[in-house]
Amino acid sequence: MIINKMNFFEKLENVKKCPVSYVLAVQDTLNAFHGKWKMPIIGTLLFGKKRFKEIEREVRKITPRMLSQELKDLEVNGIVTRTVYNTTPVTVEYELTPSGRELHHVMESMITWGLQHRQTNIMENLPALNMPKQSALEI
Amino acid sequence: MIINKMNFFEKLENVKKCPVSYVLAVQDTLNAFHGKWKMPIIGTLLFGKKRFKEIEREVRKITPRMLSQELKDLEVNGIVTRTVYNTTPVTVEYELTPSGRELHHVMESMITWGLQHRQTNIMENLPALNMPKQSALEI
DNA sequence: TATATCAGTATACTTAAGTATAGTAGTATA
DNA sequence: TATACTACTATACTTAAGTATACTGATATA
Repeated sequence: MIINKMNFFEKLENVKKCPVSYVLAVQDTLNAFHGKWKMPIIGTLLFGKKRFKEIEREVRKITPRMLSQELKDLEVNGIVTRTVYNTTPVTVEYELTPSGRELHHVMESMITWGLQHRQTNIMENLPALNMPKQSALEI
Repeated sequence: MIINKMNFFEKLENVKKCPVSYVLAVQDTLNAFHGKWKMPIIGTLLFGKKRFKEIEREVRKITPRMLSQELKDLEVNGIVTRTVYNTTPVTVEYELTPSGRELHHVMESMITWGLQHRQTNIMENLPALNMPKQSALEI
């Protein structure tokens, strides 16, 4: 029980001391949004609450089955909320919880890294390989 | 071609403007380290270069097959380097590339979020559920 | 009347990811 | 001589993740 009284900063410091617990912490977080679609879904929702079909249009190539399943998972994990309005036809809005919104730090660090990594790869490896690397992002 | 001359900050700003390209950027990054094991492997390597067996011991439950496969993927993607020393028996060292080391921002934001999220979940949901949530991290 | 929209679900399927178990060669130690 | 270490690989398998396609019922629009 004393162990539960450790505050956030103490826990963070502890985790950073040892590779084994660091890895466990990463795995723990990963459980909440692993797979191909959860991060992209959270990504769009960072722009504001959205309806099912809106998400389906913005997260390209996702099937309604996957979207439905992933939104349920995210709801159970306290990352999104689902609100039904009895309009005709029904409107269902998905929104990030406060905790979900905090994921913008993770997303932005991922995007920043991705762009940087691509840029150095293009500089260093591509002239040799003589072909473009595949990327979902064509900018 | 002009489009390739956009610098990093311009690209980042562009991506942040639109949900669709934001999502594509997230997916692009995700391609480099999706799955169950890549992030944990990168996690241990953030503590310094390591040999195969060391990683195997620190990333618990990973099989040599997965470790071998994931290390190859990470090498191909320019995230780790592999160096063989002809000692007896051979020593093989895996080390993060400069780009790989930059992933510490992603890792730390993930860990920070994970600990925070768990803490609020324990506070808000657990008294109702009356059972502990599962976690790889037992601190 | 025909088609479209909403928010999904149902069923069947494929592919990818991960596991289990055993084994390799070349030492080195007990 | 038997066992252990290194850094893996091979084979076979299971499970999870994701896809494809069609469909629902109520309402709105062309």
